[in-house]
Amino acid sequence: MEISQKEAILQQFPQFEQTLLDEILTHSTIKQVEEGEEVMRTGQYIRSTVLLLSGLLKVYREDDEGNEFLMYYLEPGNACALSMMCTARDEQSQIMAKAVTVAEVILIPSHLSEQWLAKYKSWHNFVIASYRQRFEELLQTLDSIAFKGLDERLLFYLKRHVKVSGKEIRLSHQQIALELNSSREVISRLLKKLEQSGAITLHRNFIEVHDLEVV
Amino acid sequence: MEISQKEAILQQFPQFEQTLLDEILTHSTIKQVEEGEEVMRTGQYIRSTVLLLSGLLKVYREDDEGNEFLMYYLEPGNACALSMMCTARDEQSQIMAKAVTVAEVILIPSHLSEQWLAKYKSWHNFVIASYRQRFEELLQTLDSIAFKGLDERLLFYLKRHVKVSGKEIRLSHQQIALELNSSREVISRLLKKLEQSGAITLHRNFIEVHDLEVV
DNA sequence: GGACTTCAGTGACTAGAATCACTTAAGGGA
DNA sequence: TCCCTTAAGTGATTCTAGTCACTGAAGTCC
Repeated sequence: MEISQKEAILQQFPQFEQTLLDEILTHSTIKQVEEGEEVMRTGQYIRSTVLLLSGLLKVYREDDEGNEFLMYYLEPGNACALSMMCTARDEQSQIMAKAVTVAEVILIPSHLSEQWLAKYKSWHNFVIASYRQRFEELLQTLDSIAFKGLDERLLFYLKRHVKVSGKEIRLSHQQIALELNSSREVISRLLKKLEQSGAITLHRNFIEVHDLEVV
Repeated sequence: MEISQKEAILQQFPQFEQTLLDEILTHSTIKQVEEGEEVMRTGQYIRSTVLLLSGLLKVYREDDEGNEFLMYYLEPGNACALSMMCTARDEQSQIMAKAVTVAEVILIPSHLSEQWLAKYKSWHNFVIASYRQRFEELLQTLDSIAFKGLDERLLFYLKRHVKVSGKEIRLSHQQIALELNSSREVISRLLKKLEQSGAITLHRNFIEVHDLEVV
């Protein structure tokens, strides 16, 4: 593994102890993922723990009819909690992780990440912390679906998107509709309302966010 | 702590190693909880990890307007994952745990359960396994809310209820509506349909389940 | 600079679910 | 037994969101 990669890992995961870093460097592989490429999918066995080094992943649920909805985003320094917790799943609904932008992921063989839990305190803490974070995020998503109307959910979605990738949202209405498990027309109408309120400006294939808090 | 309690713990948590059991016995307290009593609530600091020894708890989310919905049930041998993962939360929505029947819970001081993670392999495994289970259950709940109509959600709810507490569901339509974050009238109508299909029989304050699979 | 493709806007209609305003039924206590 | 409370049933209405069937607009590729 190259020096530059070691530095990249060190930068994203500064909390890992030196010996753990060495193990990661020797035993794991780094994979380049293209935009839109699938990183993970439950149902098939997952043999690796996935850490994100650069780029952005989205983790979402997909049911048997092709409906989907966004669970949360993963940013560099995060781990895909699912890759650590999911055993083989044969349910109808799947959890998928897909690259939103080009990304680099570290793949750690499952049996090692399992061992490391006992061996490295920093790894152990990292895993526990990851679970907690994901659980919290999932709860927020659940919240917005359970208690809120689509208008508020859209707002929540846009805010989250701004947080991970800035004020220029390069998505079509269709894509947003898909991630919210809604339909294009409805999303278009709601976006239009937001534009009228001055919170955003609509363009073809991208949305310019001004201020989502005022709405 | 009495002998009978030790046996009860041993029975519900046979996977714990002897020395861990001793620590639990000496350092934790067992609390009797009445039906309907609140066991836990986020937002306030949680100082203890909660293990369920007997009875049934329901864990649910409650928003600022008093709407709620069921996340999952906890049965003896389970731990409340939240009590292990939630830091102080000051959000508008809360997670609550409430006793469905009289119950006994083991309260373990947080600093100890934290220590034990490193000290006892069986504890560590138990915690990780609990996280996984709860995450999975939460996903199922999320699924049913995101992709399914109220009719299917009701069915899912009833099935889950049957699994944890048998074929005589002693709940009013009102209570069910609350846990599904719906309204009584709607639930009544849906239940009526289920009755007409022969899956259940309705009585005052309880539902007799025959077969939910045929629907 | 047309022709084509993809994205976005819009009106009409439908469906599921919530709400309102009641009525009816069941059980419990005096 | 009658009264009272609480649970359940029901029709009418409203609202939100999804669907259908288009039209219009913006890019893109010869």
